[in-house]
Amino acid sequence: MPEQLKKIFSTFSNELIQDIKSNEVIKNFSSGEVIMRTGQYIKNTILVTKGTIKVYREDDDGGEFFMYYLQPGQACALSMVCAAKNEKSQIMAKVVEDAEVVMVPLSLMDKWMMQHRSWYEFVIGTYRNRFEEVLEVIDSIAFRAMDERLEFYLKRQVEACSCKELKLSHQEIGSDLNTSREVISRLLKKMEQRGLVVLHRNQIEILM
Amino acid sequence: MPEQLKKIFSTFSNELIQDIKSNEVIKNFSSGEVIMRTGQYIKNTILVTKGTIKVYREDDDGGEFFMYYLQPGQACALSMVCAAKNEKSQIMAKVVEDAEVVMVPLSLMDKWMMQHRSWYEFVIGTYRNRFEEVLEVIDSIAFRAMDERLEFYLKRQVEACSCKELKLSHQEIGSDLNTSREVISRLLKKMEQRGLVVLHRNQIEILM
DNA sequence: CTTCTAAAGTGACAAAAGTTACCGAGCATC
DNA sequence: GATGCTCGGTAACTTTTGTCACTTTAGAAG
Repeated sequence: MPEQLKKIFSTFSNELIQDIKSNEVIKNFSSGEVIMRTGQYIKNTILVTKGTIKVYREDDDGGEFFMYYLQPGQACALSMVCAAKNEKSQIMAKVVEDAEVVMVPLSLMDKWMMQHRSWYEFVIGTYRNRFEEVLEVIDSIAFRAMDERLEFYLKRQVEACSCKELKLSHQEIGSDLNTSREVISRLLKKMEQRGLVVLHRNQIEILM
Repeated sequence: MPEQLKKIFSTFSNELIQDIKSNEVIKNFSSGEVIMRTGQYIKNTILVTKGTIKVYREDDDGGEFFMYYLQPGQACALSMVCAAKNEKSQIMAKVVEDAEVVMVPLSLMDKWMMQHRSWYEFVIGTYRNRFEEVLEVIDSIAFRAMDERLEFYLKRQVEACSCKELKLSHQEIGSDLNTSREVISRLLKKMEQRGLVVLHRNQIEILM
């Protein structure tokens, strides 16, 4: 575990790693578990060391809109920004691949900003990256029609799992994009005809 | 000017105000001017002291999607997050009401984070507020149809100008929401029939 | 008062997306 | 092999949104 942390968060200074290790609480979650719910109070910053977590924005009627993935070496930007104030989570996070996370109390997170240059840079970098990712999501829904949004979505999935065989049902894609399964089936069929994908049961092979 | 700064940014410590004053470059912009373009390198953090600035996300085909307003006492979150790295702007900012801004070099912005607690809290607060505002924008486009998006948009305009008579053309609203003038006219007419607004030329009276 | 222009109203149609309903294919379990 | 279940395909239809074409109107400028 000690060397692992240093490997996954390679920019962290040794002192920071030490500080993390002497305070860390490690938690394991299995696929399907919800790590954080909308409206729940945030008490910790979450550093991902293993697995994959999907972050959603929820609406009042049970809709779940996919925003981005959290993977090893990354942290939840929103949980970092809620320091001090007793803030509620604006998002929902669900594990899709068995995950291990380090929970850092918000009080420490604040203190480290002043003490560890590498922590400060990590936090600022996390903000920037998430903000930019969210802006791209806005692009896709504000400017693009569903066919292009689907392509954008599939590309992000390929990046996230670093493989071209996506294990996703049409239903799940529809839910992530807040549309219906039928619409997704229709558009995927068209993409297959254009030679961009090959469709299997519970799996989509990406040829792009 | 000195007391004004303290009044507008009331949480800033006196030392921070002094530091700002000894380094500040004040710029004035008139309505219609573009302060920051997409792709332009960011060299300063922008603190707004007067006026109103509209922040947009642009697409490749000239579309301009309205994201949020910057007003006195606020700062551009993105310009803060680009410190150190020579980052390009991901957004476009246009003045809609003659504005005065304080330009703070990014190098100082970084240094002050360690030196001034009140600056640190202001920056973190700015991140949080912008991130949450952007999440609400995502809600509106991801989950809502155009009629609800229009209502959400109008409410934000009312908040921004603190008045119920909005000086906006249907064309401008359509452009901000990335749809056409006709669609906005149609929806506004329906809202008028429901008694939510009264329509005038170049002005919309909000009764909600 | 006339003329001009930008803004807004409107009808008709096209395209995209959402909905309903039903069928069939693959796969696990008994 | 029969049963049941989830997943995916598809046709038919509705609703929403986008587009085109044209008219009307308010207000500015002459």
